[in-house]
Amino acid sequence: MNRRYAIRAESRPSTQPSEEVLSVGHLMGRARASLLSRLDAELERFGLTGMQFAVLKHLADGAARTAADLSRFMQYDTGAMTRIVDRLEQRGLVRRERCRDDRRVVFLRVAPAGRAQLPRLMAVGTRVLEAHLAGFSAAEITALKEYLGRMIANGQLPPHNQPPSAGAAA
Amino acid sequence: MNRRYAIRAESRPSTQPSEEVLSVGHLMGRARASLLSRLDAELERFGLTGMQFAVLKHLADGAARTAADLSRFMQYDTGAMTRIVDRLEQRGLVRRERCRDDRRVVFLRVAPAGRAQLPRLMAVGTRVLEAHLAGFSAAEITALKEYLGRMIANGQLPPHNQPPSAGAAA
DNA sequence: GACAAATGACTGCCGAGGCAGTAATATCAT
DNA sequence: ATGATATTACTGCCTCGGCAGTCATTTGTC
Repeated sequence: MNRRYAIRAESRPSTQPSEEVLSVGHLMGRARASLLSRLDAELERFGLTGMQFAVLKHLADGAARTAADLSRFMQYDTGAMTRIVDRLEQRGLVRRERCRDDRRVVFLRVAPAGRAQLPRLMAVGTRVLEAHLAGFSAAEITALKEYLGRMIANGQLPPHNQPPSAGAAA
Repeated sequence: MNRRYAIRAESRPSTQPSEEVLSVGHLMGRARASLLSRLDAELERFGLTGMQFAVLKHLADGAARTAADLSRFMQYDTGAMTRIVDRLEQRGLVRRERCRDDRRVVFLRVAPAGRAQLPRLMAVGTRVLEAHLAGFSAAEITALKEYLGRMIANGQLPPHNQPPSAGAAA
């Protein structure tokens, strides 16, 4: 969870033609869309969305304890997170519990009903992922995750701030 | 563009624990979000969104000629596509042109203004992508694209339709 | 203690995508 | 030819995420 992704900044950004690099964005979008639509479809009979499931999961395995934590971890809007938690609370899957030491924070705890549902939800999520990763070796999955991790890390660096220099005025 | 992604269906879906596989979804979401937010930020001074740029690009390089083509190719809602084309047309970047043979279809053509802008837009897109792929070797980029292509292909297969069998009733 | 800045949860507003439905046109079966 | 079906573009409606602002609370500074 805390693995550092080495960024070999000294190597040039690849010498591939622009076209080839741009297609990565297209492929990422399609792969993610496929993943999400299938997940939402399978989760429909539970009355949950993929996001709601993800929130529940991260709360259950201790990745986050508050809405702010969740928003940071998932890079998600705090307002949207409030509304997602609203729904999960209405369905009795999570409970809000005001912290006594710092009365600003509201701890989110997975309610018994949520904890009971979780194994089934995890099974659905795993099934969808594995379907998309059919034919992948363990090494390939590891490589894929490493690549994505490096892309995320690269994205968090400040942009290269290449000066517009010559001829940038339209 | 027509490369077949081999799907070794005979190998088991990987013997990794569920947790590990599930994190692929999380990483994909974050990587894509990083890509898109950075792209939108850089494209803001052109008054375009990432989607609008993508549409323009696919029209320019002949990947699609109509709104329906675009929607299929990008797995995008046809209604949303109509509205995106509306904006591109308002800005004078594309032109609608009704087909004479089949009066249902409307050909989309990149207007001169759009074609003039395109190089700058492509440069922005390429820069964002390359920033996220900093430190990737050419072989790694190729592998990443191949992985994503296989995931997409897997997602288009019908779900395994695993029978609920025992104990699926909540 | 008083004030400013920061933090967390929350709310209204807006833009965008997904869905369902419509009108026009084309295709196909009979 | 006629009717059923499909396809294309397009339009409301709904939901959801992002943004900006609000309120309460905490922390830091003087």
